[in-house]
Amino acid sequence: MDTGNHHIRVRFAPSPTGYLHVGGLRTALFNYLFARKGGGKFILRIEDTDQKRSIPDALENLISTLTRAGLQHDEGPDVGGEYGPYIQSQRVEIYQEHIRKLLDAGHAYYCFCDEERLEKLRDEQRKRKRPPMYDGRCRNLSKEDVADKLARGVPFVIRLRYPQEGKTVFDDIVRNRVAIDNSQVDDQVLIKSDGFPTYHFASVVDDHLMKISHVIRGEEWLSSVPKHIFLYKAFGWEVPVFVHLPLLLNTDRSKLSKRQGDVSVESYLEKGYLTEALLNFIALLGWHSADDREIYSLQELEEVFSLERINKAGAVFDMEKLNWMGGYYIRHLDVPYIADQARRFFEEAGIDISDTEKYLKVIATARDYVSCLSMIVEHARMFYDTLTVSEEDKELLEKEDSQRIIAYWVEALGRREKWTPDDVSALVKKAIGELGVKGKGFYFPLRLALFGNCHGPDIPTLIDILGREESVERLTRAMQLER
RNA sequence: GGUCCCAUCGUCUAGCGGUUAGGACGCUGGCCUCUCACGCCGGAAACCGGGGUUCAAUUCCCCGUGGGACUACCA
Repeated sequence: MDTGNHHIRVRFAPSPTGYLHVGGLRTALFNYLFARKGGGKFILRIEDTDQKRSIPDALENLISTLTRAGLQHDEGPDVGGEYGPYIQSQRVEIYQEHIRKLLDAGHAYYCFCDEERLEKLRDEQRKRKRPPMYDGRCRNLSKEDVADKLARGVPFVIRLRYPQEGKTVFDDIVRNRVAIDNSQVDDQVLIKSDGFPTYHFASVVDDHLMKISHVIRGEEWLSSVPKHIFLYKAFGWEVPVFVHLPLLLNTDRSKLSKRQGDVSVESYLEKGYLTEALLNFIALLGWHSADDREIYSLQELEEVFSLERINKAGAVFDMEKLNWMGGYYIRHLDVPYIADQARRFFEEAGIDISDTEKYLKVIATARDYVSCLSMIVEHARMFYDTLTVSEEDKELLEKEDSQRIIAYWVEALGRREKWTPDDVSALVKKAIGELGVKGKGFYFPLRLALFGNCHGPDIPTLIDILGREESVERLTRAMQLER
């Protein structure tokens, strides 16, 4: 099969309907990776031919999300390129010009059937358990008839005159050979009554005009490929290579949808899932290398990605694994980078992180507990906020042993300015020996006083983060609990 | 209903005729440790069913079953 390695041009062509779907991100990612791997171009085209569904700020949002994720396009509405415009609503003259040719050649025809009739028709067909398709009433209208209706201003659409005999066989990188009977293919509407093209028409015209070499998109388009191929041939154009990606699925194995969880990329980004993790996770949904490796940076993916290793079966979007991978990246990337990424979450929570040295230590510790950055605040705020003491905690702190331990530490910490974690470790050993209390009995009250929780990091880490002064202050406060 | 696509642990997957069917998430036992988390080591867990082809099928073919997609003047 010719994968046309020479002039690779691929596109991601979303509709601006509000947000970027994770399935869309996966499609974009695979397009992007294939382009980068093959030294080709990655194009962003906006398919906004449905006036009803387009949302005002969606375009800007889409571009910023894609860019934030690191999938920078080479051509598109914002960056331009020699095959623009890249927004379909700005290309209506082009479609009009092309539909003319189809009409003249007899590959398309005017249809004056109104929606009411079509709906009734489909209902009847469904009732008779027949596939709902256009019955061809306007297929063979006389020239005069058409001219007359047009002159009278009767609303119309333009349909594809699709052959009713034979079958269409085509190749797909993922599916191999696919065959579909032409009798199953409808006379697709190409131009709607508002003059805008449908997806099928616009995408074929644009893919050709934009010299797209490989059409990489979701599997939901597989069964409409015959229509597309027919159009390419009707125009005498070269057919691109098709690559239909397996669907992303809900846990119940239906096509991934909101309703059953978060599907917008923005919402994951807002929660503070690192783009590195999100991309890595999504790359593994339907693609896998030959070995056991699963951790890849975007750059590494660019090097190893190949269309041939894309799977056929749909893949369930597993939050558990995303959470693991999210945490993995937060734990393995550089602390300063994570700290920088997490900054806005602290600012939103109103926590003062101007002490950078402390902030970095907090991040280094708290990151062990989270899978996304928004969670990190909850594991870090006890290093900043005044601790709240519950009744149960108070009971433990008020015990005689607890008070002895705390008093010991206040006194001990007061003896010296500087305390390294090693110094504190030594003091822990010494205190245990001198106080005659050990284990949980020793650690829990201390950790509770310093950190507000019996469970958490070890004492040297806690004191290292808080500093001597704050530590003494917190311990002292624990000795002065109200009765 | 019709057409098309798909089918290895619960999930993501490796496998491309001969393997103790491998890895990851999750689950679980242990180690580390005062605790939690992290980390490390181990365990349970899968070839949808039936026919072929073959000396040999998870792997190739057919049928069945199951799941999904499409079936709009939405993409």
